Amino acid sequence: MKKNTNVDIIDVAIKAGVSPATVSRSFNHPNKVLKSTRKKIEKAIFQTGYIRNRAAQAIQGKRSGTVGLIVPTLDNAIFSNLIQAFSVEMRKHGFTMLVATNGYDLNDEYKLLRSLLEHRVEGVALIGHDHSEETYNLLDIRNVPVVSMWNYKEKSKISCVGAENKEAGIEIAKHIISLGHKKIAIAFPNVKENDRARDRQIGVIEYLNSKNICIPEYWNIKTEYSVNDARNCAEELFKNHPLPTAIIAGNDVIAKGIIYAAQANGLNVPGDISITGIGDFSSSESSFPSITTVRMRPNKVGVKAANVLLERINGDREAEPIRIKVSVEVKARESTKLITN
Amino acid sequence: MKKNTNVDIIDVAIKAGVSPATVSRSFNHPNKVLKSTRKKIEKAIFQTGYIRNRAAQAIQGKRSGTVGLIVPTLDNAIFSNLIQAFSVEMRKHGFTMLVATNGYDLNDEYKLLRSLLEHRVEGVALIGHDHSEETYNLLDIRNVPVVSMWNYKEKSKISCVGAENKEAGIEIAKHIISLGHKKIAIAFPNVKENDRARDRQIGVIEYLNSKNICIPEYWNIKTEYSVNDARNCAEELFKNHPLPTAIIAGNDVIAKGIIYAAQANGLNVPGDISITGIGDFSSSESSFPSITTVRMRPNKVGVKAANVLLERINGDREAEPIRIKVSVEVKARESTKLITN
DNA sequence: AATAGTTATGCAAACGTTTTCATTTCGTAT
DNA sequence: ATACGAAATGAAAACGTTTGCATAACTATT
Repeated sequence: MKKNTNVDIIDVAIKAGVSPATVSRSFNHPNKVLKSTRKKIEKAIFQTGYIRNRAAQAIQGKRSGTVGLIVPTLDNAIFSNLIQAFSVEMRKHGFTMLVATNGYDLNDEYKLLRSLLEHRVEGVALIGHDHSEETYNLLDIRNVPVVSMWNYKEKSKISCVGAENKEAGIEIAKHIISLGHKKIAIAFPNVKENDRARDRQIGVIEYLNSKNICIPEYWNIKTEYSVNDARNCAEELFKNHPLPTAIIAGNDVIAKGIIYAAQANGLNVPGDISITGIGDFSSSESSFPSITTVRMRPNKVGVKAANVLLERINGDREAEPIRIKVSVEVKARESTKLITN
Repeated sequence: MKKNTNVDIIDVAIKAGVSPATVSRSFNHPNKVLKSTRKKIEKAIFQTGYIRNRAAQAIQGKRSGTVGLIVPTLDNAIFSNLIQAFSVEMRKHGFTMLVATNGYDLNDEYKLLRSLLEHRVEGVALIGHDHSEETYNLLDIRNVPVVSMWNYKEKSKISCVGAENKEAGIEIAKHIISLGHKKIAIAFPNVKENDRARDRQIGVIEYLNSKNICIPEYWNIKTEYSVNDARNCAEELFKNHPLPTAIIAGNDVIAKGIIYAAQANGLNVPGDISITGIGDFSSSESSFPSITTVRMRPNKVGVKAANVLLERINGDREAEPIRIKVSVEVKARESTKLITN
């Protein structure tokens, strides 16, 4: 019943019999205040129900205690591991995360960035390297600590932590070749607005070409980023075109759709056809059959990205971008097998 | 190269040839300032690269432009749809979302709530109704607009939007009964710390009992909330106990694990055994076989919860809790079939 | 043309902290 | 006991806005 919305640092100071300055110090430089004084203050805080006002702290131009995260979407399993890891790590260091979703719209991303900056976030994390010129500009002008998560890029303008998607493509192609496959199809989403998919595809194609394998147009499946669309596109291939012995999908979601399509068409995976994904989402290991894929270690990326961001926040803001490559690993599972004939 | 971290409202005012008060008003009460003046101000904002400081705004005790969301975990597909819908709706109304994860730890939740309140969020959204006494207390004392998402509860202390889990349990049990099943097993996670699972289970059991069906202990599978554990637990049942004709799982994740177990044991789903989930996660529709489940309409819940919260933020804070029940619907898919013998 | 009523703007006092600088208190070496 | 440096505390100015009140500039009314 007692509504205490307005107790401030002065009330606490009075109750504790000290000055507001001392109360403030007990929060921000606890070692600068006598232990016995601290005890009195803590008691006063408890008695008054005081909750400090970060806005008033942030206004000093110092710490706001927040970092911003802009992510294409939340309702997609893809980024969930990454975000979770990043979030937990940031909180460990006392930061709260402001999250905004841009729905893969780069214009929107710029607006969201502005909004985050209004809240004076101390740093910003983005996904990938496809950002508008305006976005990069604003980050530069305001000199905001920033990190790009998900994929590594040698010449990135900003710090980044992630796997090299081209490497992922090469590794999975290498794996398929090592299993003896020659009749290989690929299935990728639209790679125009998506640098991750693009690099993976480049890795796959370059490696296959280096082994003198070309992909005919009817084995180049173009699908949306959804299980259902992948399923439909793959069924179309199964019904109207020669059968490859392996299909390399741009990610696990698409791989899953293709597996469903194969099963629905009476094809055994991997008996009749091998199928691979990239990304290793949590469901891929427990699928039936489990999916051979390339692991991107999202947890590692999330944690490392958090630490890179922390370093920029606490350290030298003029320094060169930090770029950390997180290696990928092929997880061979049940959805692929050696060609025997 | 020009680093303009420090341009403030006064710089803008000078550039525009007006007073800071007018600039402020042009943000917060645009209709109170002459259109021609507004134009001048907008130009000055653009030229100086000004970004307003929300902290300085929030310190007035007025709007902070943020709402808090505390969610058990992000890397679980379950809440993703819900959060996404909530987030998008809040942003439409100009709010940015502060997100924190509690890892299902109610103690942690209290600390996170305090942290969000330090940032003076204007409202808070929580998941479910299992919260500590301290949490409820704090919400009450500080008189924070709050909404609980995910499940409906008739006598909830706080406003809530969601499906009634008991109803979900009843509906799926009704469905299984209507298909003629009598030998029925259930598979639920630990329901102690999880009111959602508990209510679903109660619904299932009460309905089955009302039809004179009892669940023997060996058909009462207790599993963790994971595909793999569910798979293991189900395999244990298949190997050591009589086979039921149907298994009602507490959620789709568990159902999926059970389906894998059945397939691995040579059982046809639904030919030999019908399996149901609850929750309808995005992957359930495109599974093979697709999973019969109960739809909780997370998008609807997210949007409605956002609106309830907005109403509390803008309206009467002393009013009675608003409670909105979002109906559930059984989605009959491939994983269940009529008993014929 | 004078007056009342609007409307647009400016002035200056908040808002709740943090921090610099000055002061007091304390412990210790003489 | 005295003086000195270190440690703890306090006083007050600053941070960047918003807003109530006062004023100035219009409009409309007579």
